[in-house]
Amino acid sequence: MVKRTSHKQTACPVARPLDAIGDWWSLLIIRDAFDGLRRFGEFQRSLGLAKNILSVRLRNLVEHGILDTVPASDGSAYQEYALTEKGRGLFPLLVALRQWGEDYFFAPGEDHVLLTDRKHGMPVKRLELRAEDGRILKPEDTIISPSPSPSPKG
Amino acid sequence: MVKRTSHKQTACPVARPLDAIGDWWSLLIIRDAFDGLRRFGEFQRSLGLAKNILSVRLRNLVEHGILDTVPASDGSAYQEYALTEKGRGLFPLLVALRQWGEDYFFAPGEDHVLLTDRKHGMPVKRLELRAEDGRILKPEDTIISPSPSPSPKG
DNA sequence: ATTTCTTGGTTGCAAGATAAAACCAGCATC
DNA sequence: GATGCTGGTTTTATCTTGCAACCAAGAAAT
Repeated sequence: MVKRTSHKQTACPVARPLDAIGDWWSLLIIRDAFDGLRRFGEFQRSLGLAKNILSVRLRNLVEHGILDTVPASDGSAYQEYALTEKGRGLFPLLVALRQWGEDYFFAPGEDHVLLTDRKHGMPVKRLELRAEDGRILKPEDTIISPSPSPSPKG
Repeated sequence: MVKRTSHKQTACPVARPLDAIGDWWSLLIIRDAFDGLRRFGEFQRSLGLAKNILSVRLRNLVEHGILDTVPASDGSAYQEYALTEKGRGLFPLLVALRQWGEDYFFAPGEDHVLLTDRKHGMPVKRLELRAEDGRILKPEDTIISPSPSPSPKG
């Protein structure tokens, strides 16, 4: 989005998605979509961003298969924007960002919204990375490996 | 960084961190930092970004307490950039982004690097959000609640 | 059917962010 | 004490972003 030297060529799964969600309006749009917002105007009022920007962002998200335009919902001839399966796949990322934000961007005792288990109203657990055997992994416990398998293509 | 209407006022923990890591270079710098890179030149060669941009980004990350400048390491009079505790707190976010990237930005069979458990060399488990009682939570199973407690401040 | 309002979106232009390159300082090497 | 490498800063050109104004298609009112 913001770059011309595309990241699509790297073998790093961290870098590639950045063309799709590399600007953070997109992430806020997706957050709002998870919160149930669907209409152009809803996003615009919620985020307070310029309409042209929202227009471009929505189009980009649709092109990347994160949002989908669906015909209607309340009968009006307008379209709505709904998360695709790919878009819903961003849920853990949003949660991770949310938990990090809670940890480091709020004064102790400062009010903030909280993600809770709808069934019991309790706050959700923290995300934690685990090994196959169930051990919690810290950054130092992990390493990047070149490739899952040589994948002989010839 | 990219915005002037600061997100610092919202009560949403998703929005606030965006001033700190809201530009996408920062996330790649942090990824590289998790991979052990520490020197200005290392980041620059790894990312291929302009030196002035790197300079600004590193300074911003330091100001936000995500990186820390430490005096040396190999004796040279230069400084290095090391992740702080706050910076290391971004690990789940990076992992979430990585897993999403793996899921949706690589053709089946296409090679990509893999995050593995250093101890056994096995790929790590997927991140999953759980309720207090251990149930796996999907987006629809959660809801945003206004505030943990009224927190009487008077 | 004509005005009017809302929704969704496009088009300019000014401001800000980015990139490439030149430049510079400190240290090492020769 | 010239040359070259590392780690930046400054300069300049370009590209993107955001605001504001405008516009088209419904929907609603008259």
